[in-house]
Amino acid sequence: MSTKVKVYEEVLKQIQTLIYNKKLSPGDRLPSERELAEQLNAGRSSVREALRAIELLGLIETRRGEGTFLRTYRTYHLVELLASFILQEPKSKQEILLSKRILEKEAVKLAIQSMDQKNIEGLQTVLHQEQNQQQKHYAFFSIIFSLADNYLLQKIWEVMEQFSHTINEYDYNDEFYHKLLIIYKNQQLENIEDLFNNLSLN
Amino acid sequence: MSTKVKVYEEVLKQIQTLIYNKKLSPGDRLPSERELAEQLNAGRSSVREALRAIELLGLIETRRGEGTFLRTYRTYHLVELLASFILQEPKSKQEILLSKRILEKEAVKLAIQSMDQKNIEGLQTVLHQEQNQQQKHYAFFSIIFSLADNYLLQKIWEVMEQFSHTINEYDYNDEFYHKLLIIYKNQQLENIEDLFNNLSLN
DNA sequence: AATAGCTAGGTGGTCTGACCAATTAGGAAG
DNA sequence: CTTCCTAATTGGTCAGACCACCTAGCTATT
Repeated sequence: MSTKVKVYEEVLKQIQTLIYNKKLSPGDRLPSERELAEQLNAGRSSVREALRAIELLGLIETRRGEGTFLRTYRTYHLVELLASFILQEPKSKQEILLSKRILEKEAVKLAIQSMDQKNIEGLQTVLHQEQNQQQKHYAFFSIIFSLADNYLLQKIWEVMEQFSHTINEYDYNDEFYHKLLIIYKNQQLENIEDLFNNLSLN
Repeated sequence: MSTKVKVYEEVLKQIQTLIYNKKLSPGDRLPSERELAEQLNAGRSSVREALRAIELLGLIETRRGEGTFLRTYRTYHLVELLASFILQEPKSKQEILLSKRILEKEAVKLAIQSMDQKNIEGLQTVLHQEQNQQQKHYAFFSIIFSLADNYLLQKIWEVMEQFSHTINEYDYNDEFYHKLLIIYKNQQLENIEDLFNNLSLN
């Protein structure tokens, strides 16, 4: 009949509801550890255990001397955490490349609505800058993902992009980027699928 | 020149390398908190903060009186916890649902080659079983992802699927599954895009 | 009066010691 | 040999003590 639930888990919940009830937003400050301990009838160490756990997930940020703050939800720290975990498991290089390509394709589609003349020029600028292919590709699609306005997809893509650097296979050529720009200029949504399907899978 | 790095973060790394060096497998026992504290020249509270964080990630399990044990990785805890924080932003809900749908769509495409009569029957069986919509959807697409033969995409999708459970919006209907089966029967790859595009985004 | 500098209080970071609760192993009693 | 109990070990929790750091506000100097 004793409390099977650990204190730090209970504190975890309390902090959640506290955030919800007080409608705290990213950037707002939480009560100090000592205050929380007193309010929740718990020891400071238990409160800290809960806070450290939340911190590791990237949901809060602590600044010595100042306090504990809610973080921007945008960080999506979890995505990187989970993604790197998933990607470490044995898998084929082809899976990563294929998955990455799928995300890029869909981002291209999502971005087409926001793609005006100005943005297209931005893409062209990136292509003309003197960099290696990897940097160019990353910069190019970073713009596209921003316009696609889906931060989650972008984060997943970034992790894949990083992993793909360790793979020595590059299958995009200048023609690909060129064709893509034409598609954007003419707003030919229906041609995107083919563009990506015609990429060779080495 | 002081140690900017927090002790518990350092302990975290040490424990990870310890697991790696000693090749500990799920089920194996870690040194006791007091032992770790002594070995790593840290206080027991710092060790505990690290352990609690790892525990929240679902990597270890602690049993009072026995010890701390490695366990097979599960994301459930994590997802539930993160959901309550992240999903407060309406935008992120839509991002997750949209991202999930993209993965499902591409999995459907990838699976079409391996989709024979037998597999189609398997899908039908799932649909006819008495379960709630969530379970049905998960089982249905689990089959598809297996046939798509991309472990990476499947893992990412599973996480998103878990997240979506915490969102009270369901936008697939029986007609969707039915149409999908017809597409598979007739191997109409070209109709998949439209099928998904016609799903309403509530 | 304006500014530079210092001080006190609050905050997170860490350690130590104490005690409780659960489990286990080993010895004592039958 | 079996049963039971005790002691040791381990995680769970708390309290208190410092330290490092930041900030606001006061003080003293210009």
